[in-house]
Amino acid sequence: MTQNKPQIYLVDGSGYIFRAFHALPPLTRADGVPVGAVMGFTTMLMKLLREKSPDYLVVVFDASRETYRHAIYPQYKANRKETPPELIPQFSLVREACTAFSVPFVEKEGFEADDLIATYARSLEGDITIVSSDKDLMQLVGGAIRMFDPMKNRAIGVEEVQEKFGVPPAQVVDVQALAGDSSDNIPGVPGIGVKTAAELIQTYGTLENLLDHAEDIKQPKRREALLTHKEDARIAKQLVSLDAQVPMLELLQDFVVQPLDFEKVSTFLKAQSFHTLLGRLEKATPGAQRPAAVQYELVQEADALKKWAQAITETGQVAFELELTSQDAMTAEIIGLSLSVTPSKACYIPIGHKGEVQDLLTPGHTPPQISLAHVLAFFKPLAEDPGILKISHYTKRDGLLLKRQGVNLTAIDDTMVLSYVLEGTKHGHALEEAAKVYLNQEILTYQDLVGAGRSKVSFETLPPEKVLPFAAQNADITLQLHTFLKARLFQEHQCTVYETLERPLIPILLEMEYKGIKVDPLILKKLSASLEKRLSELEQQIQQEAGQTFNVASPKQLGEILFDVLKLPGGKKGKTGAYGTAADVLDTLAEAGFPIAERILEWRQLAKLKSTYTDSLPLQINPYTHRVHTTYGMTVTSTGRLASSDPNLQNIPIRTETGREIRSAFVAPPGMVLLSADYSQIELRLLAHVANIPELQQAFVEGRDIHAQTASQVFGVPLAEVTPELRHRAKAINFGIIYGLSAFGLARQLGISRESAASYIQAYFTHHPGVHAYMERMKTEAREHGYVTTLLGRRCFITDIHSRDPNRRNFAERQAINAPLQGGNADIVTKAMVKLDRLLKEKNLKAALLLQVHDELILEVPEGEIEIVKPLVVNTMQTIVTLSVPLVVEADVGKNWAEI
DNA sequence: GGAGTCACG
DNA sequence: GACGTACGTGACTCCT
Repeated sequence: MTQNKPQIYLVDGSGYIFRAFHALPPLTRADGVPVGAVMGFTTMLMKLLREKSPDYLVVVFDASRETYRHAIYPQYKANRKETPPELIPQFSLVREACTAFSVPFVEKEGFEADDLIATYARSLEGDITIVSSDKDLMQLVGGAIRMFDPMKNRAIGVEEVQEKFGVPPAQVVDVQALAGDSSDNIPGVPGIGVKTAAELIQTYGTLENLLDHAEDIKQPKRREALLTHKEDARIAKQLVSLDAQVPMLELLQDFVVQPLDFEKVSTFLKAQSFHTLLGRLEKATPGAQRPAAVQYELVQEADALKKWAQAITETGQVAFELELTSQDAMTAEIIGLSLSVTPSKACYIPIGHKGEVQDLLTPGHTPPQISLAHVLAFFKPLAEDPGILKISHYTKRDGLLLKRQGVNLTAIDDTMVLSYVLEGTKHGHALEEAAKVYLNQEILTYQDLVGAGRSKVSFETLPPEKVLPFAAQNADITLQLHTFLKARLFQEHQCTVYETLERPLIPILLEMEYKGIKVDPLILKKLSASLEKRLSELEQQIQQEAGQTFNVASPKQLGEILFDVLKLPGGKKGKTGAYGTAADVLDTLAEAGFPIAERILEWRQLAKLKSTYTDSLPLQINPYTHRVHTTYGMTVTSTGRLASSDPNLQNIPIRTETGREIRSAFVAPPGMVLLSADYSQIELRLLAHVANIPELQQAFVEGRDIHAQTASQVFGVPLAEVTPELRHRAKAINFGIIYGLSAFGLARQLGISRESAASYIQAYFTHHPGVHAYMERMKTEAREHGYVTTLLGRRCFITDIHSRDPNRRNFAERQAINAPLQGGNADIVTKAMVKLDRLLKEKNLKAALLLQVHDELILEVPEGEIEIVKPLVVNTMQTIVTLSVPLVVEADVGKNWAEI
C-alpha cells in the first residue's frame, strides 16, 4: 500500500475528553484520582497510532472559556454547566498522556480548539483527518479533509455531513446559522430547525440570498421569523463559522509522529493504573518489544526435526499450521507443516511438494523433503500429548487432516475461535485479518504466493523456499495471536464461553464432520429424474400461457412476462428496477385466479429442490467413505449459532412432500438407526425465562398450548373458544416477539392491516408488560455496550445500534432483541452436545453425533443401544441448564431422516 | 460479484 | 411526518 500524500491527523482533544467523560464508566486510579476520561483518551490515542499509522498528528485543546466569540455575542455558550469536579484533574493528565506518547499538542488563548483545527486543516498540505464527531467541524469536510469519529469508529465524509445537515459541507454554516445551536446557546431563527433550514438553503443557495428574499417566503410564520431575526442569523453565522485566522507558528514538521518511547509510555500507564493498556502496548504496538527480524527456518532433514521436538517439549506449547492441496479437509493432502514455539521464530517442514512444473518432466526430481510418515512419527506424540498445548488458527480443519492420518490431536487452543468469542462479527477472523486487527501486521497471503487469474499456480508446485516465509509466518502469527487473545479473554471475562462451550465443541464437530452421514444416491437420482419430468411439463405449460418461450429461472424475464406481457395486476418494481416475483407476490396472483402463478410456484419449488439437493448431494458423497461430510462454521454467525456449508446440511427440506422425500435419502447403515432429538419451542421458553414473564412461565410449567393461550389473551376470548385461525395469528405474534416484532412485519406475515397488527401487539404488551420491558432493556444494553449478552455470557455484537439511518437502527434494535434468544438456544445446544459427547464416550457407547440443526441433534445409533441412548440424549438435553421453565425434548428413531 | 430467490431453524 | 422492516444462515441461478 503506497500513499503519496502525508497522512495528517488533527485530534479534537477537548471534544474527546468531554465525550469520553460522559460516555465511559467512572474510573479512578490506585490513589483515587478520577481517570475515566484519561483512560478513554489514551485508548483512543493508542488505537489511532496503531491502526491509522499517521505520518503527522497533533492534539488540539481549548485554552480557556473566553474567546473572541464572546465579544461578538456575550451569551455564547452561556448555558454551559459548571465543569464536573471529577473532570478537572483530568485536563492536565490528558496533556501528560500526550507527552508520554511523544505526541505534540497545542492550545491558544482566545481561540477554541475548533478554530485551530480549521486553520491547520486549511493550511497544511496532505490528507487531513479530523478526529472528532463535533458537528461544528463538519463544515470543513471535503477535498482532502475528512473526519473520523473515534468513539464510533466511523469515518465522516461529505456524504455523512450531507446526511446530517441535508446540505453539502460548504453550506453547513448557513444551515447552522438558521437552525441555531442550543448546546452553544446560539439562538438562530426561532421555529426553524435543521430540516427546514436545509430546505431553505437548498432553495435559496445561500443565507444572504435567503435573507434578501425573505419577503417571498410563502409560510407566514417562517417569513415573519426570518424578517424579525435577520440579524440574529447573521450573528449566528459568524459564531458557527470556523474561518478564524489563528496566527500559526507551528510547521508540519512539528507534528511528525515519533517512535514510541516505551519507558516513558509505560511509566505513564503504570502511574494511571492502566494495566490493560500496558498489556496491549507490549503486545500490539508496532515495534513494541518485537525483534527487528524474524528467523524462519526450512526443515528438510530429520536431525533438525529432533531439535524442534525438544524445543516444543521444553516450552510445553506449539503453534502450527498445515499447508494443504485444497480447502476441503476430507479430501485434501498435506503439503507441509509449520511450527512456532517462540515469537518471531518458526520453521516450515515441506512434505508433499511436487516440485516446479519443469521438475515434473524429470521424474523423481522433487525438492528435498521429509516423508509424511516420518513427520507424523515426529508430530504424533506431541499432538497426542495432553501436556503440550497445540495452537492453531483453524484447529478443526488441521485436526481433521491429522485424524485422517491416525493422529488424535488433544490439548488445543484455536485463535480463530478466540477471536470470534471476543469480537463476534465485528470483523472476519481469517489469519490475515486477525493479524491486522490485533497485531497491526500486514502479513503475506495465500494469494501473494500463488498469484491470481491466469498466472495462478497450484500451491504444491511452489518450491519450499518460496513457501517458507508464508507458512512459517502463519505459525509465528498464530502464536502471537494466542498470547494476545488469551490475555484479553481473561480481561474481558469471556473465559467461560470459550473454555466450556467453544473449545470443547471443536473436537466434537471435528468428529461429526469426519464421520459424515450416509446418503443413498439412488433415491436422489430417481427423484431427480421424476423432478426433471415434472419440471419440463410445467415449463411447457408456463410458456404456453405466457405465449412465448423464456427462461423461467430468470426473475427478470419472469417479471417482464407477468407484468408487461400478460399485464397481470400488482407488479411492483424494487430498487433495482426489476419486478418482484418472490413467492408472496406469486401467492397473491394465484389467489387472484391466475393459474400461471401457481405453476411458476410449483416450478420454482421443484427446481430449487432439484438443483440444490437431488442433483448436488450425490456429487458431494465422499468416494472413500460413501458419506456426506459437511463443514461447520464456528466463527460465522452474529448469535453464536453454527453455520453448515459444503454442503449445508442445516437446510435439508422438510416442509413439503417432495422435500421430505429428499430426507429419506439420509439413511442409517445396516444395524444402525438415526435418532433425532429436538427442543420444543426453545426460544419462546427462553423468552419466558430471561424476560421473566410469570404467566408465560406458568403456561410452560403446566404444559399448556402456548399459542392458544396467547390467542385467548390477545383476542379476549375464553380458551375454549380459540379457533384455529385465532391460534394461527397468535402463533405469528409469538414468533414476531422473538424476531423483534414490528407492526409492519406482523401485518405482512398475516396479510392484515398494519393498524390491526399494531392493536394485536398493543394487546399483547398489555398482558405481558415484561416482554416490552425486555425489549427495551436489550435495546439499551446494545446502545450502552455495543453488544447484548446470552444466557451463558456470550456477547452478540450489534453494530448499527447508533446509526442515524432509522432503517439500520431499527434493524439493529430487532437484532438486539432476537440475539439473546437465538444465541441462548445456541449456548444450550452446544452445552448439551459437550456433555452428551462425554457421556457417550464414558459409557463406551458406539452411538455418535452426526448433525446439529440449531435446536435438533441427529445421532447414528446401533440398534442395540437405542434403549439406552434415547433416554440419555433426551435427559441430557432437558437438564443441561436449569431455567424457570422446563425444557422439553422430543426424540424419535428411524432408518432414515424422513421417518423421524 | 451482486441481486433475487428460497431451503432450513 | 417519512422511512421501509419481522431474526439467523447457505446455495443456486441469472446477469452485469
